[in-house]
Amino acid sequence: MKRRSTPSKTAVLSALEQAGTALSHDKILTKVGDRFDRATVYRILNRFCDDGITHRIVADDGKQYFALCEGCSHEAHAHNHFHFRCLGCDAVECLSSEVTVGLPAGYRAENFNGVISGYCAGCEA
Amino acid sequence: MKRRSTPSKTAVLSALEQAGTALSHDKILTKVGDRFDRATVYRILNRFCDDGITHRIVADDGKQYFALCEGCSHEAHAHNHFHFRCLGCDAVECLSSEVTVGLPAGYRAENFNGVISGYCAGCEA
DNA sequence: TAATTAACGCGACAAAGTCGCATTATAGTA
DNA sequence: TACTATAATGCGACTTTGTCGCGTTAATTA
Ligand SMILES: [Mn+2]
Ligand SMILES: [Mn+2]
Ligand SMILES: [Zn+2]
Ligand SMILES: [Zn+2]
Repeated sequence: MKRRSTPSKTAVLSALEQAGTALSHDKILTKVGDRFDRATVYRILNRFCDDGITHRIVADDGKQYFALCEGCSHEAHAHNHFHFRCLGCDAVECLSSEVTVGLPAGYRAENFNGVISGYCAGCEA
Repeated sequence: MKRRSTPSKTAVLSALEQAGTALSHDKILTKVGDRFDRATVYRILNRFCDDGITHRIVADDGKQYFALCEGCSHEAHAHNHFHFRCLGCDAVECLSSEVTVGLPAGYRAENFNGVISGYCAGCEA
């Protein structure tokens, strides 16, 4: 139950820190030089999400992206912010705006997933 | 270039009309009695989205859901509303609230995808 | 140093969606 | 009504993304 420190875990973490934005599994794998197994990296990322180290974004391309959390604990994740996926450079970044959505009575929210895709300033003509 | 009317297309459309909510590909396939090919239904749904008949929701389970559009043309889709996916009954519905998200300068939005998952009133304890 | 077990590597697998190609059948025209 | 052009279908193969079981390795603690 207690987490251990391994080379793969360290490498994935620093890849995310260095990037500053959200990364997909395969981007991370490339960034760490394909030194580790696919499944291992998936498991590391899932553990990071469980532990409140990263949050998972499911983008409109159907893929998962992972971004470092800022001030989230294992118990309480607060990620009511949007993400932007650039159709040009494929980058996914967290937007600052916090959003509140009204739910019908009796509904209980468990997870928030907001993604806007388009073109970032650099990729815009 | 011109669309034709076929039994499969009609069946998929009425399945969506009858449901009233968003449906996944496999739910639709079941609803039409598995009378048509998987690929055919996928193609019909993609055409519906191209033509502004349905809009596509990519939920946080990574799957695509399709819901009938209300007042969308081929050119202009306006779907800045959220969707709710129930973790209990697996239903995906459109929420009424229109949302505006501020983007960084120079960014251009192309698609909006907002999903909140949790438990609906019926599935809540 | 030895024991415990979290994490890894490998392989198989599943689900979701796409695509090429030969065939069918819809819609428009003669 | 018969003919034609081509949109749409069915089938199969394929890709991508992600998970899981299992035997092995290695991080932690005593
Ligand atoms: Mn984020
Ligand atoms: Mn909707
Ligand atoms: Zn870009
Ligand atoms: Zn429900």
